[in-house]
Amino acid sequence: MIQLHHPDGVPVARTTLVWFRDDLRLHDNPALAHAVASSDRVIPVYLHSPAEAGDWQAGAASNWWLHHSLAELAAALEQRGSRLVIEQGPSALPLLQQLIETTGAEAVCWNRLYQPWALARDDNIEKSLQIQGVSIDTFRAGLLFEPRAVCKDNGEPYRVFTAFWKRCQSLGLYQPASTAPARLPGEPLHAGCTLGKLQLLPTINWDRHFQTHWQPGETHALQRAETFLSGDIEAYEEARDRPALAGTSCLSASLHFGECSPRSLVNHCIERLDMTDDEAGRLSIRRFMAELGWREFASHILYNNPASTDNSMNPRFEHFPWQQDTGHALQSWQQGMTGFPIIDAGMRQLWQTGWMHNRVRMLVASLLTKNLRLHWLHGARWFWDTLVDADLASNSLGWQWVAGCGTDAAPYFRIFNPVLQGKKFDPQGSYVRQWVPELAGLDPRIIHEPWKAGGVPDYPEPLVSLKDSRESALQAFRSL
DNA sequence: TGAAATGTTGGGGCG
DNA sequence: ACGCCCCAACATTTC
Repeated sequence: MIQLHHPDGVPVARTTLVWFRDDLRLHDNPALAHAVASSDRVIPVYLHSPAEAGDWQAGAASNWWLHHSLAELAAALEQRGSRLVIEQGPSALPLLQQLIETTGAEAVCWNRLYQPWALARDDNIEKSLQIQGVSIDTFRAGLLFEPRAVCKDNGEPYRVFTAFWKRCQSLGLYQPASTAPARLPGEPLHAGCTLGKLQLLPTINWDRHFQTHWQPGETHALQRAETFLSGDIEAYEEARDRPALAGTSCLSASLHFGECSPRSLVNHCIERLDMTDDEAGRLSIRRFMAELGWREFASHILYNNPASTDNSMNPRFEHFPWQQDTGHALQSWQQGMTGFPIIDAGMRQLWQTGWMHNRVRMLVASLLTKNLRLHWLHGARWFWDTLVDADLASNSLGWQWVAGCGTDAAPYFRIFNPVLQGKKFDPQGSYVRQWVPELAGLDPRIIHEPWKAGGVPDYPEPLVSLKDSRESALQAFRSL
């Protein structure tokens, strides 16, 4: 084989494999851009080896999204004269080695992942391939900053969000983003299996409502981002806590799968900030940027505390008297039959659409971990399987935050009252009405406490007394 | 990115 | 006119 050489004698990689993972986009994809710029032939691949994630394999809802996102990525690559090669197996390394052998690829590049299992795996793959003489280049696409790159002056990782985000801002949020390549060079490789073979779609007809609420894929992610960033974002501060409104960006799943780039989003925000005089609008834009900051913070925390997916970060919680018998209470919570309207609305929205409004996520998590006093892992596991945007870092942080056992967490005495929260953030009861049809006929003044209406057919009485369960939770927390 | 208990104030009814 | 009670409305504290 002919080797091209730089003047300085370094061989030029002629065939490069671009390994797609949680970066299912063509724009601002540095691994892809690098491959296109440095190779004569670029072969995009997706390797399905779910077992490598161990206890935290992607759940069913997440896989639904992945299926459709991959389909769209494959179509977009076809339009650029290429073809996505899909392979599956118990682990990624042999699949890569096989592809390297078939194609004679001299280089592999990818965008980095940061979950503990992925860090270990990718490190091993990089070393193994380098020993074989394959050139490896990795890039940052999923985060604004490397989780290890943000630290205090003394080198310690952050534990408090506000300080962390302040540091991020001082490091510079605006970072150049690249556009999608017009064409991938070289002949497409006709190998691998079909998307259908991965069996990512549920076997039961559970996802039928998903497609009426979501359109996975880069195209729609960019449209959604554009719609949000050029319009509604200025109302974000007011609207984001109202579950009945479309006040949030709804970009969480797209961000998780990398259909849109946090760099592009934050750059748009900064540009929009420069054009906005209205103080409320500016506050809204900053608030949205801070939400992207929480996403960074979650990865930072997980990177520095790899056990936090399964263990409470605060060691005192090892002795917390969680309710052991989960049976009826957990099931009622999962099914949206707790008797608390806004809780049940959220849990049913989750089941039917694979997504739940963030304010309501906090409420259902507070009810589960405090009023029902069930271990936060029960909730984290359920969310993991049912959320289309399930993300290991954000999920672990969120649950530990609500349960009060994480860093910078809500204090133990902060227990949400679903009735008051309902009245405050869903004053008309529209959200409840949409997801809990049994309650649709109730007056807004009592829709958040239907027991005051003398009960509603087919709708359960409250699972617990808010007053008593609150007292009992405070008692348990004080015991720590 | 709370809620409930407790404390304070001030207006109105009433003896 | 005055003191007293009641109780919103709001502020502070405690969990």
